[in-house]
Amino acid sequence: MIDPILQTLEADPGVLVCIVGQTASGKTEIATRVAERVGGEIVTADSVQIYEEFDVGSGKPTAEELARAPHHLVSTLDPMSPCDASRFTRLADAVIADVRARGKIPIVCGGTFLWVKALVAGLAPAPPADEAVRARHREMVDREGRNALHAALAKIDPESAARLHPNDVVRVSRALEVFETGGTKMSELHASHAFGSARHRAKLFAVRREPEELRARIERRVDAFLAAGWIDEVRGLLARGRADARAMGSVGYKEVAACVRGELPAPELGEAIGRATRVFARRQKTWLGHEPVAWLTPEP
RNA sequence: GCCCAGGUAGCUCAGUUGGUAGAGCAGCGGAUUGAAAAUCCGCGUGUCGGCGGUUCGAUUCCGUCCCUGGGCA
Repeated sequence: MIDPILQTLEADPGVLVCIVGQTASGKTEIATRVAERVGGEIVTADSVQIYEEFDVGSGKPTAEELARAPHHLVSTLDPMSPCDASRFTRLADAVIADVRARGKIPIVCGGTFLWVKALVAGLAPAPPADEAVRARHREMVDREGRNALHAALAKIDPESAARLHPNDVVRVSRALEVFETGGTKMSELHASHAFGSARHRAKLFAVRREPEELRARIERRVDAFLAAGWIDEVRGLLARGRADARAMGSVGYKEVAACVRGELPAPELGEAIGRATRVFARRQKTWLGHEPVAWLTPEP
């Protein structure tokens, strides 16, 4: 099943192989197998695994998988030092260059598709995130409502405002931020970029799972994480002041944290995590649906 | 056996002073350019428990039966 990947690398070892797929689809196992065969090293594109301390619930590679192949960008950042797509591309570029310099083959693997896309095709040349600006926007939303923020955007960049729904505070705020900190309109930047810059010669492979099978795999995964001490992990994270860590808002961690705080009854926790994970998997499926990927169909 | 409260979407429930019904959650589809495991948008026909009766018309009123929960025996 990994043959298409091996053939690709055989034909051209300079191609950056990226293995993507829905959560619980078995990406890590596949990437590890490829790495074993070609002498590769894995570059993980995962917005939760990249942090220290978020171990159990993020599905980090097991000790066995780590022994079979090196995994980079897992547990590399302090949880209170948030990473975004831009920072990830810089970190990943450095790792990829290092792996190649040592004569090994880098294999990108992960479920954070925006990060993979940013790595491969680049982001628009826009100014970086500015937490102070974002805080001001959030304050405005609290005081005057979401429509007020959207109206502010409409004044300076009507095109972006027309494209974005007023309720989508995250994107409306980002578009405003781009103009306020850099003086250019988000719509202009997008028009000039369009994910066209091809930073790496890359080929994407996606793991395909049947819906019923994925559902079962998710259920098993959630049970396994809970049995492995997920709740205790979150209790410890909260005790150490990680409540506002970016990763604490991720699928599952959000639910476990609510349970620890007593806002979610313990007997309902597993089902709540499973539900949230399935919803997430559906969003990933939508994303994969229109990316140019080669499908890998694992034998069950 | 008697009394009371219920039986409406997969679940929890609202509602119709009689004109065949709608929220939340779940589910499904979509968007996605430095928050992305984030954020956001769209999609609701279901014997309104069964059978009769009254009525132009019943999910709504009446009768009866069944089921569930609680109480009294």
